[in-house]
Amino acid sequence: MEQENFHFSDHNHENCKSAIIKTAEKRCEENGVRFTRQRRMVLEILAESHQAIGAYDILERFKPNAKSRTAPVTIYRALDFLIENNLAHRLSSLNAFVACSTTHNGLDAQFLVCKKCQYVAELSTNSLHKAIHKEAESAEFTVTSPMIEIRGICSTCKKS
Amino acid sequence: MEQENFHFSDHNHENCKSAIIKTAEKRCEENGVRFTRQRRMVLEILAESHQAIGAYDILERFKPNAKSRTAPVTIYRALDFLIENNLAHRLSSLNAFVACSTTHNGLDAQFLVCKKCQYVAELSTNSLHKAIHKEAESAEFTVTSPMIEIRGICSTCKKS
DNA sequence: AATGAAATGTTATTATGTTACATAAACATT
DNA sequence: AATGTTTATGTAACATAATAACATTTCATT
Repeated sequence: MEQENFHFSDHNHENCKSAIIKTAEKRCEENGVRFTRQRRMVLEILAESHQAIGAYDILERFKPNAKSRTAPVTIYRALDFLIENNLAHRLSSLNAFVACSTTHNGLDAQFLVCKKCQYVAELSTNSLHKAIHKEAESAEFTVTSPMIEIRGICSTCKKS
Repeated sequence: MEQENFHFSDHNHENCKSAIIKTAEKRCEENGVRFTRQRRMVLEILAESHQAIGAYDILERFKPNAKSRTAPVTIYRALDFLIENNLAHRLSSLNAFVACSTTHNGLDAQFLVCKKCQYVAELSTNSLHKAIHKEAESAEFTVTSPMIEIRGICSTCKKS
């Protein structure tokens, strides 16, 4: 079992996990895409925690429950699917992935990434969204996918 | 010769290049660190353009002027040095590097990255800096190194 | 010249991600 | 149910990015 770090005292992660899966089922239904066994398994692995996890680590956790031998490309394909459907995000600064845990309502995602515990808090704030688009606009730049990964130390790690 | 794309009509890149090297000489002097032949060569390669360039591409351009055979680690060591001394930046979203082309004055760096031409505009704006730190603060998060890479299409590419 | 610290050389290895092509499962149409 | 089509998965090899470990050289200072 990896490091546990529940940063919100009121955070019931079991609920959180099942909410992520339910959202996925619903969105796939709506979008007319298939939430297959493998895609579900990868999302479940991601949803186990709010820590970023690398593709090869996902692979290791995937193998025990796989029906046959599994290659990296299987994981990457599932991740591509999840990311396309906004069910997961890639953190470039870590070469790692997290389940999407917020609704974005058309706003960009932003991440607070703790260097110590790898905990990832997902934000989607209007103020940052606006600031980014305003700056881009004044450079006549058309934003498609901002990558906002704010690295630092979370409050829990700071205390210890 | 790689794709040229001078986005500023008033941008004399020869001046820009030599300014980058001059800044590096000065800063290394001040910091009491050595601006060696290899470090200079790597920075010169980066300063050739405002496009992001990968370590192995740098290596290819490095080899012709190298005194002996050169391995990847040589490039990475030079890059580490340049980044530590704020003379270059790593763009995580591209696994690539650019010469630092602005003064930051204590503000975080932000990048506008064109997906089409790989052109990188380096910003260091107060408004984005503030927005980031404000959001982090309200999550009791201590920022150390924000990674702000705004991907999209630059004005030049949009026209074409 | 002798010393110690920083920089570089050399080789191998690890980590991350993709290509190409074969097979199979799901879906729609007859 | 049989057929063809699309979508998903299996399999193996490959490509790209980055680091580890240890030997050697360079440089500034004694």
